[in-house]
Amino acid sequence: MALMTNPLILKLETYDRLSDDEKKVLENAVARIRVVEADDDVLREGDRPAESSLLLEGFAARYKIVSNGRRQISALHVAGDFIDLHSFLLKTMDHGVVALTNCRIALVPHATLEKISDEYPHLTRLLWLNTLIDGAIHREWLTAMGRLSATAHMAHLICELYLRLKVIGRADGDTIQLPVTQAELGDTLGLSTVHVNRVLQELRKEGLIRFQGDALTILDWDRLKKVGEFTSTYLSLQNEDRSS
Amino acid sequence: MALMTNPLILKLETYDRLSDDEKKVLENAVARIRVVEADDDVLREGDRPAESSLLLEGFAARYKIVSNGRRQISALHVAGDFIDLHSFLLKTMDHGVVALTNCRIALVPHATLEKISDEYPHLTRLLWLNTLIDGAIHREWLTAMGRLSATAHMAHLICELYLRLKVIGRADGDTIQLPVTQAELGDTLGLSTVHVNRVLQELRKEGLIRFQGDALTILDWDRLKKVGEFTSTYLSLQNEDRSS
DNA sequence: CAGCCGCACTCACATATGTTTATGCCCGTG
DNA sequence: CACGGGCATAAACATATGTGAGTGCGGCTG
Repeated sequence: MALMTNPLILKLETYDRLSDDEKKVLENAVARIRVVEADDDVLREGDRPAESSLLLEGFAARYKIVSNGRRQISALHVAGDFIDLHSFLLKTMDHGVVALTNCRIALVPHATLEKISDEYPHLTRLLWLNTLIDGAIHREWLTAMGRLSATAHMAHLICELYLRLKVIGRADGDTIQLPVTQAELGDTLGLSTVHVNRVLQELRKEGLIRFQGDALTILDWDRLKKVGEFTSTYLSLQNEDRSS
Repeated sequence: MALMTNPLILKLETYDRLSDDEKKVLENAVARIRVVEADDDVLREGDRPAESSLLLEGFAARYKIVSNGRRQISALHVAGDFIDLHSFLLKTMDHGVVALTNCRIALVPHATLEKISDEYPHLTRLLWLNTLIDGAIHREWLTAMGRLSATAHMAHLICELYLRLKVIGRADGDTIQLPVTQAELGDTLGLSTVHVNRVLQELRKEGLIRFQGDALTILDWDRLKKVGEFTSTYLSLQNEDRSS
């Protein structure tokens, strides 16, 4: 099972050093593995899961459907992300989670999380931190959505995804695999599919990216960052002193 | 000091029962009181506070400034809100916090929070939950922003603020005091001031609200909810079993 | 191998929201 | 009591983005 939880251990270790004991606890926390096919729901609004889902492989999205059938994606998740750690305390899902690709998911029982939070304060703080970073990303998305142009917003998202994938070793030089349709990008950015297409064309024409099939290559990182007004602070990628 | 921390105790008690011991810990957690005048910053982007701010009185907003000077507000805070509990673990502020009115703020040292998280697991979970609800609000705002019309978005925000103020005893029947300018509402919703004005006119014309000075009265809750596609689940106001 | 389906892409047109500028009210201040 | 400044409101106009409908490519599937 060790290999399977590795992504989370790796991620938490980018926040702060883990003791061997803590690593072992995390490794043993996984009760079972679940496989979800592309376009299937991992969780539905209203669900009250007894386990939290840790994404081992694949892409998933948190979403909400609005009355006219339109969908808004409020988070994109990649390998190593603890998709619904919050359901441990929030109890009821107020949004759905869909698998954008085939996904392999490790399930951690809430009872185990409770035990961890009773006995491993330092580890608990790191898990808490993990959910706080989710919140920081939400805030960043809010500003991008509210105050950036569609093009800038797209550039911003691309910068973020590139860095997040790079950190977990999923960037091949300047190229990442982004198996996400333009409609899904639209649901993420709050745009129509047509406009997503226009905006991607523009980024291509400007020589900022190449995007063929699923392969997205960043051709000019500096200018892309500038267009998207991107700074990575909110992702908490740099090592802080979190000895606390 | 007891009276001053009351708002937080009250709020956490809506999540789950607190022991006398836990209440005492919270009461003693406040190191000092700080007063911030309207339009002054409580915290600035880049700050590394050693204490977290608990809002006792007034309205505050988390915000970010974008290159062209435009501002996006990513959260509105009212009495009882733990404005930057996340700075305890996130360390560096990735956004600013401004006082929208005169504010009275209780400061809780991060060292105290660390001690609490070492020794009071149940209390820690409730504080964690508090930050998770902030996250849930962010997700809701994202969907409203991305997929609702300006009018619906405004209706949604009004519904949310009404309930949040009502829970802490700040609603007078169907009326709340909302000392927030139309420009600030625009920064919250990602709209121009002019359009905020149009949208408010429409809600008034439809007989959904009255809004004179700071006094906002909800004239037709059901229709307002419907227009804003509002359901309160994400606020976690109902008492769940959180005995864990 | 034919057919179909999902998806990227286009175009013409519609509209929600932004921008600019101006007015007038209210309220605090000198 | 006059003044000035912040704020809500208004109208005319500009534009970013949405809508609806359609094309064509590429890859499954029968």
